[in-house]
Amino acid sequence: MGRGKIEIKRIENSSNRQVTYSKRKNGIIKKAKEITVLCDAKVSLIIISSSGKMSEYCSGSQETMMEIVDRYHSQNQQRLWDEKHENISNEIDRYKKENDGMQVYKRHLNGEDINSLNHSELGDLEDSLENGLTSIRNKKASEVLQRQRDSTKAAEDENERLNYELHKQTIKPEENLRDIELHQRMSQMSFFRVQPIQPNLHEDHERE
Amino acid sequence: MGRGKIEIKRIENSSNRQVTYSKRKNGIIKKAKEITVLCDAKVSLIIISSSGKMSEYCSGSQETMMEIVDRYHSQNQQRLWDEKHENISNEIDRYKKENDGMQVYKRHLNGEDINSLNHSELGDLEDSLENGLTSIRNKKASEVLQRQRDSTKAAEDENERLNYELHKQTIKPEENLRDIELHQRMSQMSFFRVQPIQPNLHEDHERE
DNA sequence: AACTATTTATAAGA
DNA sequence: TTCTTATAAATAGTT
Repeated sequence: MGRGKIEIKRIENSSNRQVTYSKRKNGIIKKAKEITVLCDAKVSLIIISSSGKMSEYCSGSQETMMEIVDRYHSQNQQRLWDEKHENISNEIDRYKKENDGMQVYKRHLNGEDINSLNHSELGDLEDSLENGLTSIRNKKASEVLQRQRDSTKAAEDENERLNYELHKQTIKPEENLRDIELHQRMSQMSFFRVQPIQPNLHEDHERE
Repeated sequence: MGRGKIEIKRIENSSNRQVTYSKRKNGIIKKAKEITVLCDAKVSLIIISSSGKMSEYCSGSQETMMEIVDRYHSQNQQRLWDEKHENISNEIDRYKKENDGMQVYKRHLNGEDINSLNHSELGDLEDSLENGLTSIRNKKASEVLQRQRDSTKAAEDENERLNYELHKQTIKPEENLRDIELHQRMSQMSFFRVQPIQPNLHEDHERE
C-alpha cells in the first residue's frame, strides 16, 4: 500500500525504517482504537521502537489496561502469587492463633478468666503454678545461700590474709605500728570462723 | 476501505460486529507482525472480544512478552506490591516477636529458664504466681463451698418432703405400709437438719 | 468463508 | 518531520 510494494523484512535504511515505524505505529494505534469502538473490544497495545522508546494504547482507562494485563498474567503467573500470598496469610494466622492461645494461658496463669475452666483444668493450672512457684523459691533460696557462701568465703580469705600478716609480724616484731592497726581491725571483725593462729599476739603487744 | 464507508461507532448488529471484529483483529495482528519485522520493534498486543475471548500477539518469545508487560507493570504497580509485601512481613515479625515474648514469660511462669532473671524480676514473678495461685485456690474453695451448699439444699428439700409425707401419715394412719417404708428410709438418712415433726411416730407404729 | 468495490494505509518523493 | 500522491492493503457489504 504505497507507491511500491515492499517485502516484509527488516528495512536496512535507518531513516526509512524510522519513518515507516512512525507511520505504521500510528496506523496500528488507529486500528486498535477503531476495533475498540466498533466491536466493543478491549485492547492493550505496547510498541517499543528499536531505539527503545515505548508507545502504548489501551482501550478505556488505565484501570482497563491493568485488567487486561492482569488477565494475561492470570494465565501465567497469578497462581504463583496467590499461593505465595496464601502461604503468608496462613503463617500470619498460625502466629495469631498461637498468640491467642498463649494470651489465654497467660491470663489463666495470672488467675484471670478462670471461671471458664472446669475442675480438672483448674487442678492442672494449680499444679503448674505451684511448680513454678517452687522453682522460683528454690532459686531464691539457693541465691541467698550462695550469697551467704560468698560472704563467708570473703571473710575466710580476709581471715587468712590477716593471719599471714600477723605471722609475718612475729618474725619481724620491730614493725609495731602495723601490728596495732591490724589488731584494731581484727577486733572489729565478728565473723571469723577460726581463731587467729597466734593467740599470744595480744600479750606480745602488752609486753612492749 | 470496503464497499461503503462506515462511521467509527459501535456496530449494533451483533453478527456484523462479530465478523468485523474477526477481520480487524487479524488485520491488527498482521500489522503488528509487520512492524516487528520491518522496523525492529517490539510489540505486545492483547485483544479481548466483547464475548471475552482473548487473542494476543507478541513479538519474540513469551519471554519478550513478559518483559514488555513487566516493564509496563514496573512503572505502575510494582511499588504497590512491594509495600503490600512489606506490610505483611512486618505483621509477621510483630506476631513473631509477641509470640517469643510470651513464650519466655510463659516459661518463666512455669519456673523454667529463670536463671536469666535478676532478683527483682524474680520477686515480681513470684508475686504474680502467688496471685494466680490465690485466685485459683479461692475459686476452688468457693466451688467446694457451693457444692456443699448444693448438697445441703438437696438434703433440706428431701427432709422437708419427708416431713410432709410423715405429716400426711398422721392424718391418714391407715396407710401403714408406706409408713414403714418411710421409717426405714429415714433411719438410713444421716443428714437431717431438723428433727421430724412427729417424734411419736415410732411409738405409734409399735402400738399397732 | 469468499468475493470485490471501495476505503484506508502507507511508500516514496518532495 | 510533514505533505502529497500513487498504489498496495484492508475490509464492508454482498453472495
